[in-house]
This record gives sequence, structure tokens and C-alpha cells, in this order.
Amino acid sequence: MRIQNYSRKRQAIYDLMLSTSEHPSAEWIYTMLKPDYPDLSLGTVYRNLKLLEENGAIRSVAVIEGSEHYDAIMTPHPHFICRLCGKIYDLPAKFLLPEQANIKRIRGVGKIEITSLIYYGCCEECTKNDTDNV
Amino acid sequence: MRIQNYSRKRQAIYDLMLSTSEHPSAEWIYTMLKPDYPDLSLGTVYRNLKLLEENGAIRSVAVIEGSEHYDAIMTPHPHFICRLCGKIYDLPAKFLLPEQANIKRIRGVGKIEITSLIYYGCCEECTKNDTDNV
DNA sequence: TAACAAATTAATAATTATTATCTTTATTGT
DNA sequence: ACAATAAAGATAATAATTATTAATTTGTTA
Repeated sequence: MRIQNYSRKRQAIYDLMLSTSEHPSAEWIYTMLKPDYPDLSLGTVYRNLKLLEENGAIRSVAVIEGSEHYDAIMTPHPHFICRLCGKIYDLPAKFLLPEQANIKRIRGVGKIEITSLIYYGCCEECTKNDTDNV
Repeated sequence: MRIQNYSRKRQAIYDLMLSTSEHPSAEWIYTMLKPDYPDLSLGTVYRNLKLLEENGAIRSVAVIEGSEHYDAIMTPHPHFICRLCGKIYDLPAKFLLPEQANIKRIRGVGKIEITSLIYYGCCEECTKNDTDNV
């Protein structure tokens, strides 16, 4: 029997997730790994991302322009997502106030497993570019 | 020239959005309105939801199981989403702490337009059902 | 090491939500 | 009512994701 041991490609996907701050989509990971793993299949990336998410190794941050984006940093922290360029920024955990970070249950509603705090707006990069084009 | 006046069907879609606490998807709205508007087309629902969102009349809450869900209540408030049944609950605005509700900009990152606070977990309804099935 | 069993993968087809197109219909201002 | 414009229906096209299936890899055991 095979114990829970990562296959080569699964490990490569997870390692890439850990090494980047890009909050990648399946497509992005596929493109990055393809040169090193020429026989990599896109389906494998999708399959493993879902699997890693189920195992609690990564989590979904948001769906941007129809594509799911993931994060391998499991310490709770908020995100900022630029509505122009779609880039996802990590924010320091201090933006998650203690009161919110500690809520475990909402009476009459349910038990909380994951808290997602996302700020949507326009990032400074895009603001700058907008100004340039006037 | 046509002023910003809602067409019959657009009005019906918006009215339905206002009258429900379901945080509907396009499909749900289509199913609900179809009996009263037999010639309604699903494309029309998608088109108008996007339009209403651009006009700031409604906003997207989350993508659940691949489908976008909307909310017509524009007062900032958090949501609870059950990961089992997918139901979206409105939470009172007090769960949005003042400090967070008032952040307008994050230095070095960008300007905030929308804050999204979502708690994911298991709702009491589903917890109860799970227990029943043991 | 050889043979077997189970997990994983590539390749591809199938799904599904959403968007685009294009022709027809409805609506509005004059 | 009439012309101009907006909106809608029907349907085709996209695009992301999932399912399928046969082949390959990997681990296990004799």
C-alpha cells in the first residue's frame, strides 16, 4: 500500500506554491513547471491543487476573472486584490483584528472554519499607470 | 436618447434581488422569473446582473461551486457561507469592526473600494443533519 | 530482483458557467 | 405614428474545470 507520500509532480506543484508569492492559478503553475516537466498535464495540476486543498496544505484565495487562485501560506492573513490588474497582495496579519481572528462560532448561524478578509481596490501600480496615461 | 430607466425584465430581476435573502445566482433568478416571464432568456439574466453590478445596484458576494452569487443589500456587512450546503447568510454589520470598515487605503499597496469579509464553515442546519445521520 | 498491486499520470472528451453574436422585438423621444 | 436606440431571445462560442480511461510510475513483497 502507498502511504501519503507526494509523487514527484505533486511535490513540484506544492514546492512551487510554497516558493512564490504569486497566489497562482492552475494555468500559471502549469506554465511554470512545463519546461522542467515536459510531460506535465494540465489535468494533473488541477487534480493536485484540489487534493492539496483537501489536505489543508493550501487554500483558495479567490476566483479572479473566472480562475481560482491559491495560497500556500496557511497562517491567517488578509489579502488585497486589485480590480484592474487582478494581482493579489498579502497583507500582514495585523489587519485581521484579534476580535475577528478569534471568532469560532456565530450563534444561530454556524461554526467558523475559515475567515476570508479581502480588500478589493486599485493597487498603487495601476493607479500610477492610470495617471501616466492621462 | 434613453435615460437610465429600467426595462421590464431588468426591473423584475432587480426587484427579485431586493426581495430575497437568497444571494441568488443567475440560474436561480432565471428559474424564479421564468413562470412569470415565459420568454425570458438566461442570457438576459446574466447581462443584467453584470449591468446592475456595474451600476452599483448589486454586488457579487462569492463564487460557490463555480457559480457567481449576488447581493442587493449594499450596506457593508459580512457573510457566512456554509461549505456543505453552500447557503449564504447575512451577518449584522457589527461583525465588521469599525477599524476595518473605515480603512480607505493601505500604504504601499492600494486604495480600497470594497471590503469583503466572509466566514466559511458549517451552518447549524447542516451540523444538525450530520448528527442525525450518524 | 521479479512480479504484483496501487497510485498517479497524460491525453482527451465531457461539463458547465458565462459571454458574444446577431436578428428581432420593445421602448422612448420627437 | 415614426425613427432611433436599447434590450431581448436564441443560439453559438469560450474558457475553466472535471471526468474518463488506458498507460506509466512507484512501492511492496516474495
